[in-house]
Amino acid sequence: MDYNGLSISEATQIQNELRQHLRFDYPENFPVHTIAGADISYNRNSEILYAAIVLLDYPYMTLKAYALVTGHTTFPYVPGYLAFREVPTLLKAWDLLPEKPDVLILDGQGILHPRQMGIASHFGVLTQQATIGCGKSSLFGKFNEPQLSKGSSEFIYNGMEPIGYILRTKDRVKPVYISPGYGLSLIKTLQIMKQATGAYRIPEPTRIAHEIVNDFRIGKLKAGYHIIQNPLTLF
DNA sequence: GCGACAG
DNA sequence: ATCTTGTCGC
Repeated sequence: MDYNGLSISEATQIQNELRQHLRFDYPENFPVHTIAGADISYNRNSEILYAAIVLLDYPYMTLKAYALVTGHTTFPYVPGYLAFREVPTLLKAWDLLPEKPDVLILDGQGILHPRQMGIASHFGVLTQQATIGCGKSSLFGKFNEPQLSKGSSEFIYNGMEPIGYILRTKDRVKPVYISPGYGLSLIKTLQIMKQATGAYRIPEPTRIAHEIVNDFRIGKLKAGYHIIQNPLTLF
C-alpha cells in the first residue's frame, strides 16, 4: 500500500472521505495497559523512510518491545498531507507487532488539522486503532499561551469548538500540541498524554521511538520485531 | 492578495 | 525530517 503518485487534490478527496469515519466514542473507562509511540526518520534527499513503533507498558512507561522497518515514498512533505508520506511505512511496522497497544501516539497532529485528518486520525481510521496526535509545533487552530509550569494546558479551538490542547510538558520549555486522532475523547487524550510525559519535553512514547528509529537509520539496530529482555524503567 | 504552514 | 557548535539560562 502506498500513496506514491497521488496529486494533492486527490489526497484532499481521500481525506474528505476518511473523515466521515472518524469517531471518538470509545468507552470512558477504556482500559490502557500498553501504549506505543511511532516515528519516522530519513536521510536528506532520500526516498527511503525508516519507521519505528515502540511498545511501552502504561502507566509505568517501561520499554517492552519495538518494530523496525524501512519503506519507500515519492510523496513530498506538504503541510496538511504528512500522512500520505509516512502512514504506508508506519503500517508496515504496525503489521509486525504480534500484539497491538491500547493506544498509539503519532508524531504530528490528530484532528488539529484543516480537515480534521492529521496523521494520527488518518492512521486511526485505517486501522480502527485508538490514536493520539502529539506535534512539536502548531499546524492549525487558535489558542492562548499556557502557564510556564509543567502540566499547564489551554484548549486549541477551531472557531468555537475545542479540538485539542497546547500542553506544557516541562517547566519553561516550548509546549507540544495534543489532539485526539481516533477513538478517544478530548479529555481522555489529555489525561493519557500527561501520564505519558516524563522528565523531557517530548512525551516518552514519541521520545523513545525517535531515539530508536535514529539508531536504526544509522545501522546500530536492525529491521524486525525486537523484545526487550531487561526492561528499563524510564521514570 | 497575504501570511501560515505537522514532519 | 536532517545537518551542526557554541551558547544562554534554569
